Amino acid sequence: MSQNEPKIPQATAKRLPLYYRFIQSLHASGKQRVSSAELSEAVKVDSATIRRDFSYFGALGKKGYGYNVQYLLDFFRKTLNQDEITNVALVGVGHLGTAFVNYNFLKNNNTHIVVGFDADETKVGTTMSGVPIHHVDEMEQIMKQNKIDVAILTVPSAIAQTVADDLVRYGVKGILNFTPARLTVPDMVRVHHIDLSIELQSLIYFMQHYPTAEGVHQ
Amino acid sequence: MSQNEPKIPQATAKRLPLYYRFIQSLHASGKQRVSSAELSEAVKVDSATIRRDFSYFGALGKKGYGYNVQYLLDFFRKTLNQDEITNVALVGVGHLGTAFVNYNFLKNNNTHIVVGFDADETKVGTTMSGVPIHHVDEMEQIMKQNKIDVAILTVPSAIAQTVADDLVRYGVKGILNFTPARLTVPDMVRVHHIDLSIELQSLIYFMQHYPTAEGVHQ
DNA sequence: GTGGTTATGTGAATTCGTTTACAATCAAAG
DNA sequence: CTTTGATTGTAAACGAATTCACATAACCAC
Repeated sequence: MSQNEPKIPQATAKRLPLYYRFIQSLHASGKQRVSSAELSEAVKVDSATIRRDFSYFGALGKKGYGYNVQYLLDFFRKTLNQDEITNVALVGVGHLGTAFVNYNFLKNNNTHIVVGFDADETKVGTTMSGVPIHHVDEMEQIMKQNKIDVAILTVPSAIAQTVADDLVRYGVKGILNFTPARLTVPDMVRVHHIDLSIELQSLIYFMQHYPTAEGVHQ
Repeated sequence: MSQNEPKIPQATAKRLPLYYRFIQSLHASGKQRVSSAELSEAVKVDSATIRRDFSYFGALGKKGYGYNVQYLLDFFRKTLNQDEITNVALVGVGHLGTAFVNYNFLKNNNTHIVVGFDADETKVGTTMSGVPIHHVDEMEQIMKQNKIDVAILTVPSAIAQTVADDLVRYGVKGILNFTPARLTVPDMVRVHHIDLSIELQSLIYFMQHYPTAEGVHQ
């Protein structure tokens, strides 16, 4: 896939979905144009940072005018590949996993949880919010057959590495890891960690040590 | 609270809970000493970064030897305030909120969800995993009475800002925000965003544009 | 048209974070 | 006690990200 664009800084890349979402809502509300200052107010990112981010993609705006909402929307949809739907597997249908299949935030985007896996026989064979739950033993076959290359990992941390190894073997290229385990994977595989208890602890640390806050983290 | 320590870089501060958790497990397994290289392997952070991180707190190790596990453990417990328990409120007991009260990752640490709030009358009055669910109308009284200053926000994004305003009024100083809303709060209040659909989208973007990965994100 | 106003795009400065590389130091072994 | 080997702590180099600040260009009102 599109590999010949100039490399975008990672910090910028992480903000793109944020921009995209707000531009969608601008568009829905019928707004025609928007300035970096308005965007900044809404997404809480410095306006110069927004202009710089956009500038990596060329001149998206017009001086003295701002950005055309429709144009931005089209541009970001293309850039974020919003026309193709990305199928995602959910591995581990515990409390957290259950929340994800039920939660509709995944339907807003181009991502869709199409299958869940669990070892618990009472869950296997059921569907949750229309998502069929299969036994982990069927993972290889189903993942390969459907060419699923993104997985959300919400299994007990003790087996996280083993399951991740399996996923990699079945062709997964991206893992959103909610377990505390720090996974070891080949370079070709991208892992993003979301470690909820660390987020909470770190919030508390910052509260206690940086009383007048500023910035930090999406 | 401790305000006179040298300021720790934010990137370092975010890694502290990660270090702490691994040191706990080292201690539990009876290990006496550990080197920055071993830590590096386990938490997937460059060993020089670990040494630098530790060095902000003074000389915690010994040259040619490494770090004493017990000493590190005591040090981090103190630094991360693990002796006091921090009470946390959960606002919004939907799918995601439910996962959090049930999930035990909060019991590992010094943090404890002590109360949930929701507007849904069928939930109000129940307890989930021992956590009582109250009506949002009681929020002011309960938050103030128990001096709760951290909240996990898992409400519909349309009302997120309003609820956040309430929380701030009731004395909350830290919010872990799982809604897509970018909250506006006074400087004194710290907000960390965890935006699940953005994390997923951004993972996919990275997969498509940075095939041989490297680094990024906790 | 013309002039005034606005807001972009970006070079330069700055800040923040990571990594290299090594002198200093300690433990352990003989 | 001395030597060897290991590992820290940090200065300096590097790299990434943010922010400043302003020349430039486009819009808009008249």
